[in-house]
Amino acid sequence: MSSVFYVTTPIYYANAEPHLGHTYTTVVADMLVRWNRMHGREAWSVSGTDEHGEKMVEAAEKAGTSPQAFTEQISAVFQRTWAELGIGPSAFVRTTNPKHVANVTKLLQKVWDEGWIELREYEGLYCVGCERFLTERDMKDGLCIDHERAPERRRETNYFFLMSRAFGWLRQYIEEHPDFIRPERYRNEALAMLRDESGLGDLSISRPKDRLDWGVELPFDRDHVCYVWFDALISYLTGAGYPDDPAFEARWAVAEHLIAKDILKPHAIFWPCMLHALGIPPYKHLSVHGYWNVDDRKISKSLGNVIRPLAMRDRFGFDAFRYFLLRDMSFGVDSVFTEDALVARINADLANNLGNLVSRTLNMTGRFCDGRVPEPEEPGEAEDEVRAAAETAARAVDEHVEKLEPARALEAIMRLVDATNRYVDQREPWKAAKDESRAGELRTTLFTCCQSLRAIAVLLLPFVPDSATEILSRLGVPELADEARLPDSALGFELPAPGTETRKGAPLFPRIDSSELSEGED
RNA sequence: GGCGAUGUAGCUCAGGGGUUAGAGCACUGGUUUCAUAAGCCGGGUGUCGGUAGUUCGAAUCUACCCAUCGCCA
Repeated sequence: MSSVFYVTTPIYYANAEPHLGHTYTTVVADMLVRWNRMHGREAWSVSGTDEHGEKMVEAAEKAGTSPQAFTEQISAVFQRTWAELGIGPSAFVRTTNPKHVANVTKLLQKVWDEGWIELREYEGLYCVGCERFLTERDMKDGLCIDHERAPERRRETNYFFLMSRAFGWLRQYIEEHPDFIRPERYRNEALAMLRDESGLGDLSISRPKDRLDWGVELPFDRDHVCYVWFDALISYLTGAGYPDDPAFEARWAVAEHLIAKDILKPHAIFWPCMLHALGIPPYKHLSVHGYWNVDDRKISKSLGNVIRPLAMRDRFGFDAFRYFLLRDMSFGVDSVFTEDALVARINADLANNLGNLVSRTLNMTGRFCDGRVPEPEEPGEAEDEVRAAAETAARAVDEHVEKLEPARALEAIMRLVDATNRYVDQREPWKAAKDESRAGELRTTLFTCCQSLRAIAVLLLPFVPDSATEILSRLGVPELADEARLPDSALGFELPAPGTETRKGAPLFPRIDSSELSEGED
């Protein structure tokens, strides 16, 4: 397997502040980066903001400011948010960034030179109110839905990227690479888009400047700017270091794009066709997740039910929040976000099972063994079982992350937590502590608990990094937070070594009383 | 209108031609006290969306229908 890993989130459209959907994708990317680093790979991640286009001009106007000032501000909010949550990408690409604009200009020229772009007259129904051409969906009874006025027939010249030429190639590529687009449902959708009868044709990639001047100027026609996807998608190249970073090629060869299902078409169709035209190999994977629905409706700002990541962190702690996101969404399928589900998940998994295991283990180590990891005797059957459970969990985590099933990976870790809790009950160390003749057994039990807890913390590092780091620190092996490797550091019950000083600490994940919560609101 | 996905316990979901259909949560009985009123042991529940068919046998395959969602028109 490659020693390099490269993952991207979408280049988020900078017309509103980060919400739940952005946060989810960014958290998954962060989890993958951490997991890959724990496999000894050099991991690189890219996120960014898409700042051009008509809608941005509109949003800026509404906010009473210029597109430059508006996008600058929103982009800064995105960057600050990820930084504050500790999930910042290795590189953050703004589509207005000069280096990126240079890449777009150069690549547009290249595609033009090689005959993939053509000037066409476009005729359609134009709404003066919307300042754009309408599609059937925008109209009702021949009138613009928003402005209730009849659109006028207008002609305009647009440059078209002749992507339909590459459809045959792309169809074959998708068929020959079953995990190019995953999960399978989205691969099927992409193939459906490529069927002749779908009517998908070439892509308009420009707007005349007299209608829109907020964009990258076409190098071969100064009167037009590049429109939407073309310049945004190239961010994935810019972010990976294109063209002059020596690491670019190695990164690009393993590029993993994470997106939500709403932008499947640009990523599954436009982007591979663009890369094909540029003579750049396709990305490795496109991984598509579903929507988080809030109150059974798609999250959107206009609905006013926006979940803000920083607010969630303040109320529940960011690790608890990201645990919920990773645990409760089956990657690829829509999920429902409710506060009840969040609280239930935190209490059941993190407080009652994991947090309580941490408390009882470290408390008993403190009370019965002077706060040091005890010297064990020969392991018996019960100890072997715990150890086997850790091995099973370690293997399952890798398998599931590899297949991009974080929920199952976490499920596997919780099974190890359960097994360890059962082991404690079975061995009854609190009784052994009162019986001099069982001193050896007591030491073995608490040693084993500490070992298992270390394995659990190591496995949790990519998912809940701060909490896992805290557990390792309390176990007296803080260095593992940076040095741990998967799966090895979760195996071989040898750390923390006997004699290592442990620290009990406060409850890791306090139980949340949901009745108090609802009172505290509004 | 076309294509596709989904529909399994109160909730979230797993499974997938073959004995009495699974997990977690929630609920509940017991137990324990090391622990965050946590843990552990036990318990009930389902016409597996509907109808028809293929089959010795279907929740699992096929057709149609219904509902929800997505893409396309």
